[in-house]
Amino acid sequence: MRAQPLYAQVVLDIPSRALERAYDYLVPPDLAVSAAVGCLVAVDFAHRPALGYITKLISEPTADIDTRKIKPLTQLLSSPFFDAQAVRLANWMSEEYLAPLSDCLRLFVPPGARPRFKKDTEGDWQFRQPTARAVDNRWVQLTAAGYDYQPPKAAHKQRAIIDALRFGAMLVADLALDVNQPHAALKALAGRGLVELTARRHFRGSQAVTDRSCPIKQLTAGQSQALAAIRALLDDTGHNTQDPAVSKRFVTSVQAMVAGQIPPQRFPRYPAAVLLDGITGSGKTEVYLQAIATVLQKGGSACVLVPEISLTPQTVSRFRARFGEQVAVLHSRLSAGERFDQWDLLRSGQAQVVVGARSALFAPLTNLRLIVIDEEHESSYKQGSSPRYGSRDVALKRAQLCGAVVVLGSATPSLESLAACGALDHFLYAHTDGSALSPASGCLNHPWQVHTSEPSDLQACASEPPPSGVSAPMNPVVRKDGSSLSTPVATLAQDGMTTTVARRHSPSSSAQDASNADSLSPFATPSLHCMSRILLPERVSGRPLPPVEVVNLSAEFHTGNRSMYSARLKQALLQTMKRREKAVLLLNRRGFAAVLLCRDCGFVPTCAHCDTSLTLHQQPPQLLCHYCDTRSPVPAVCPQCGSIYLRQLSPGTQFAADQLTEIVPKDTPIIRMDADSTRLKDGHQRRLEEFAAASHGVLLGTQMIAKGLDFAEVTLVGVLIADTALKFPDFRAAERTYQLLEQVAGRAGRAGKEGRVVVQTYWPEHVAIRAAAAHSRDLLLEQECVSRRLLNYPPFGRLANILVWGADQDAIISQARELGIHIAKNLPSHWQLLGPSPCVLAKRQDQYRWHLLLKAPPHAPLAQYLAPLLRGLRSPAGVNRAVDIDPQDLM
DNA sequence: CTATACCTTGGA
DNA sequence: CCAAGGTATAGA
Repeated sequence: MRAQPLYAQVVLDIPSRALERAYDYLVPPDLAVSAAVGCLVAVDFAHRPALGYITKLISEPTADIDTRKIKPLTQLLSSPFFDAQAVRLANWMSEEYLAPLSDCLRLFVPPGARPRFKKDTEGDWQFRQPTARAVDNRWVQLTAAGYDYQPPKAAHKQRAIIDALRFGAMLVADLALDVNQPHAALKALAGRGLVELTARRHFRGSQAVTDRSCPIKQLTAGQSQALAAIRALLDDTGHNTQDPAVSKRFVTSVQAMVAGQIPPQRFPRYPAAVLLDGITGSGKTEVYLQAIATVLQKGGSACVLVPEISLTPQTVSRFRARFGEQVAVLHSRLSAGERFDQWDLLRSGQAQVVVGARSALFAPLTNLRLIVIDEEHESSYKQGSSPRYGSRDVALKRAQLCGAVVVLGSATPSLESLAACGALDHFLYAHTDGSALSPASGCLNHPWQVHTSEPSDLQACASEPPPSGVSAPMNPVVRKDGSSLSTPVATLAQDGMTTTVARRHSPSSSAQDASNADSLSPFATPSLHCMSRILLPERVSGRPLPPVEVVNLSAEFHTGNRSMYSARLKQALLQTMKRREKAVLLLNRRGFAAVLLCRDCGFVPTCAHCDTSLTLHQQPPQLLCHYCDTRSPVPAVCPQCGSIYLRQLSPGTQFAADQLTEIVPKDTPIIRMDADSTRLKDGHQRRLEEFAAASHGVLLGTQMIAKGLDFAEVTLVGVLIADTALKFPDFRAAERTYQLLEQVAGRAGRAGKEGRVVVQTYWPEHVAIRAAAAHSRDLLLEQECVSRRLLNYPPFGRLANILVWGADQDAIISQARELGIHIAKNLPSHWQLLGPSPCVLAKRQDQYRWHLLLKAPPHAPLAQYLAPLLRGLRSPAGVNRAVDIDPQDLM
């Protein structure tokens, strides 16, 4: 009997939007048994070999293709990397983020496990084996005969081996430590059946299992409530529903339960997402741990995302201590082999919990029930290259596909997440008093408001007189040279000052309406429907948050103090060291690093290739570009005016450390932590261990110290210059600054001891500083909501950043203009297109960069709108394009 | 992405 | 009239 022919739909591993569809191939009979969705295959495609992924197996080839053209699969290269559900997720991402499907499928394949076809010098295609593969450890063990065997007197080595093995099986490598060169003797013993040599799979990256215990803790009332709410969602085995009425019932019920009005109970699952809004030290991690335990008991698996920066062995060990071998770890600092093995632990089902950076979202977890995103506000959850996805939205989508629960946790949630919970409505009503802003608006589906007499650029827009009761929006997007970000190529069709459109909603029904809008829109996106919010307003220790003292640096300068340490901070440091306690000093210098500045003429050395300021390094003394690594000597005098007053604009960690030694006693341990000092493998961890081990001392570093470290003894936190983040050209600058300050402040005095926080700034009256000082998020939200609402920034609008870059500036500009006209041609009403304009980083690695900014209402189908337009306008050779949907920054 | 078919342009 | 170069399209 002849078996039915089998065909495979194959998506080629060639990242091009033009090659997105699957191609049919015949599965040869000998491969029919092992071919499955997710397998990597080699095929012939357009006269050359190519790699591809099986995305579907079918018994009939796709209609309307010529059966005679169908070629067989050349080779089956792997067992499955992913399943049909992953294919659906990849398809969704490809559409949502305008990314090649192959880029999205690649996320599911551990890097290094993928072979390649490369063109050799002759122009022929060569197959390259994957770099990462499974490795075995050789183990040796005595057989029954081996126990009784008495080796001859002369056989010293055999005797030593047998003695060593009496306690049990050993790694051959370990045996070699006891017995010198055991291999010949082992071979002889094995030949006579006295020892048994076996190869066992070795899983790299699992060695760092700490023995530090992680006892299950007694929960506070808030933690118990949070856990109960999450468990209620987990318990529910109900179907996924898109029915808005069900969704409304769900939200209302969960909120009532969380408020303690109704007992914990089961709810239909939609949308199964909660925001765990707990202040620093409120014990969010313990809630995650116990929720994961629940999932494991039910035979499910869990995924925990942690920002890359805080993914230290310290974080990992907490999970490993609780769940042991069930935990796999995935992040970018692992070697290809370690990643491959950790990934394989999950695929084989030996581990059911993954802790990792955003890429862990694509780990092979079966029966996934829970996705935790810790420090949900972190910008590292956004991928900066194709596919430019946001982890939060992808997590919600993946959870929706497999019926899992999403828990977002943060002490300083993003405005996007707060809006999704309806937590921002209050601020919009409270401060607009029915005037020019919004007569009646819900959080997610408010009437979209457009300034049709749009000022010619964002800067002008920002400097518009604000409506009464509202202070001016901050941080307009302005480039270094003072020119504005954008000039619109299209203004909106309508006339009139402001137009309010769409349906009106009462605030209380906003959540329901948001989901209604989703189900009504043909382009419904699942990102940020409505979530419920669980508050953890109290710290586990019961202590209040430490007081934050703000020091005005310019006032300090006028008193004659030229040091970067104010009198207040010096005194605090001295006191802390006298008490033999620990201090953490934060030097936030993201982007605005140690820049050399001429006090006379204002000259700042910049990189000839990247259009960025060069940063000053001490050891060895040189100027360095952080983008392209160009190095040059430090000029003695200003190259422009010859002045000798060349000074650092904002000092680096080395300089801060040098000044610090003059303040604190000579014997004080000072541990410096920045990108330079932690470059080596585990360098980051070593510094932290050094600090943990010290009896007292100062940890000085960039913002990488702000997260994920929890030393009980830290009683002083100092922020040397809080302004650097504020001066960053980004509409999220105030939010980011507040988040950073609130997070670092939370590091002070977490356990028994009183904490103290000193923030130094030139701008003490700024709302982000005041909000952090008062531990008042509301203070920030009051202003931030209004200014973002005014400019239609997220979460009150949706952005797409359309990037165009390449070596030929004229070609880039003309392509950007053409794109702009093309996109603006049929722009839906109330959408806006800004630009084209040069990016903040206008030139990087000899590539000119321009961009366009598309602003649309929340939930607008940005990708669906842009996809056909981009397809319809081919970019010439040498001109690269990318679209960043929901960008985190507009650099 | 890359090979190929098709079309336009410009010089012989 | 043909060669060169640019553009559209198929590829299973």
